Amino acid sequence: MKSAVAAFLRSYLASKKIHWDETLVIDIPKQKSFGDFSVNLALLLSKKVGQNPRTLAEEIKAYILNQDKKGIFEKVEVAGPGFINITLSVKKLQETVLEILKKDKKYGHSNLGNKTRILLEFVSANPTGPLHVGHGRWAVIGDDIARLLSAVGYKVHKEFYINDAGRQVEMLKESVHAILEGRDIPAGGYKGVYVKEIADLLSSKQDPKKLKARAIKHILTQQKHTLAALGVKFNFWFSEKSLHHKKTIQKTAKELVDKGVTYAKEGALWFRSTDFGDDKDRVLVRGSGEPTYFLGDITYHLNKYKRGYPHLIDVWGTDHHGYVKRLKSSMVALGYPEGSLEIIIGQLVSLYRRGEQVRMSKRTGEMITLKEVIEEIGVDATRYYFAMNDVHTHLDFDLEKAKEKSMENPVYYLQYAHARLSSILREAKKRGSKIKSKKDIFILDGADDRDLMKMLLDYPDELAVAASLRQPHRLLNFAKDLATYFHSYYHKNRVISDDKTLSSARLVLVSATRIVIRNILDLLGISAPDKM
RNA sequence: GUCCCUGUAGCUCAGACGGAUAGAGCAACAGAUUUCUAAUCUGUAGGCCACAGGUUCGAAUCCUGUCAGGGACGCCA
Repeated sequence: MKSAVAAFLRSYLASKKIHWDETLVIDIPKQKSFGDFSVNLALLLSKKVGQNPRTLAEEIKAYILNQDKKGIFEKVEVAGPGFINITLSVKKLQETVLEILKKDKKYGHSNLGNKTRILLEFVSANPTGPLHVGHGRWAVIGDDIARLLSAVGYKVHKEFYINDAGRQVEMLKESVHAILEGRDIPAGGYKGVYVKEIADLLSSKQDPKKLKARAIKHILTQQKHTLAALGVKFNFWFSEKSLHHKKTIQKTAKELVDKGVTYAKEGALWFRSTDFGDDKDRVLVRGSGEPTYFLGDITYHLNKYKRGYPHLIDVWGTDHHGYVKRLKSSMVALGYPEGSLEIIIGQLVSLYRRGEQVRMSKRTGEMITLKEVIEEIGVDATRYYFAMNDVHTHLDFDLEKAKEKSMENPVYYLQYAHARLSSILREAKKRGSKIKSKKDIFILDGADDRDLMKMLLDYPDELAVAASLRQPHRLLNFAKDLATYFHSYYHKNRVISDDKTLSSARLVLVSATRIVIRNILDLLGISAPDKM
């Protein structure tokens, strides 16, 4: 709906031949008396045009009212220093309810993305141990972002990069090998119980050459299971080793050399990343002739572009933030547009139980795995908890609270709203109360009806914003608000009554509300129960 | 020392693009159920938006500095 309002403003600007590059800000005011949408264009324009903002606002108001042939707006008012407050007509809101029933599962979707292909890489944990809670956050956030972007018209593919080539997996092999031969695990090796399990599993298979591959495969399989249990499915699993295999890494080094952004020093090949704003230059090929992880990663990202994705998104933990600049620099150096590689840095997760922090230590092997968390609190609460906060904030994840069925755990609040909506429809059927005609919605014009309908109308805008900012938590907040509006409506208005037309009208509204809540839960991979 | 994130009610957090009286849940207190699910609703109370400057018609939001918490600064991955 915001874009419809924006269209009126653009048309106004065009009619006055005013050039306006900045985005048009259309707000949903906090205060209800200010209407459904608020526009500050007159305030911004007054500087440029040199006119009193209120006079300008009056002019815009007159223009909008004159152009509104379909009766979308009920009221357009000039207020305060020069805001234009817009109130939608009830008719527009009622029509939106019908639109929801018609579009059903597709309601809220749009084509903002214009089918642009995006490769979204996330989790990409080392295949050296089970996934932990931190990975859980990236898994849920990454998956949600993919779902949001798909819903607004991008063609998104999800990828997991398997670091199966470096020193880490070598250490894994050494560790397993040591156990099999009854030796102590070497310094820097992996000591968790899972290493012992792998050793037990592989003890009968004697071929030591295949030990590493088998250990990796085993861990990877478990990681895949855990992610699948969370409802996270990747389109591609990309092996780092496959890059080394094909010698493409050397080709990348040559490309960089050809671009003139490298130099040799102390036997190593360096990338002059300081030319691109990095704080120091970075080694691409070591003195030993071995490529660095960095060069491998450049190759990998190059590979992504070459597979036909003009836009790349990576989701990383904050412990990798120092790496952002150099990777982006390398892509710019190779001629890819700035901004076409987007890296989302998320803060880490601390695990709590009843307010006490649960320490995670790989060294002692004492840790709670993601799998255990999912088993303990369930998929819905896990997905909700990991998605409920902005990824830029540290997340304190309290296992006990996540299990509670209270408002400390809002996932139930949302699901309860859906169950209640379902229950009303079920009960109506049982009592023979039904929707006579969808057009009965046109008799609903009370303040409560209006408020609820307005929330439903806002959903597509909220989804679009959440997707473009890559912030799934915004959608959860919206869903919570919508649920509040509905719960409140429910207490004030009886849906099923002797008044057949009124019942019919309210059943239409209930159906539409249920569709929107269900769509949001579906989108975020949380189940929408009919009964609780 | 340099860089990144965070600092909003007692607690957990929303407040994209600067806007009109800063919001929600939990906890506290007071209420609501013969009626479609009380895992719900209604109300009261609770704030120097870390601190200090600056930018402007207007700042929780932008800029600078300070303080506090977390993280990163390898020819590791």
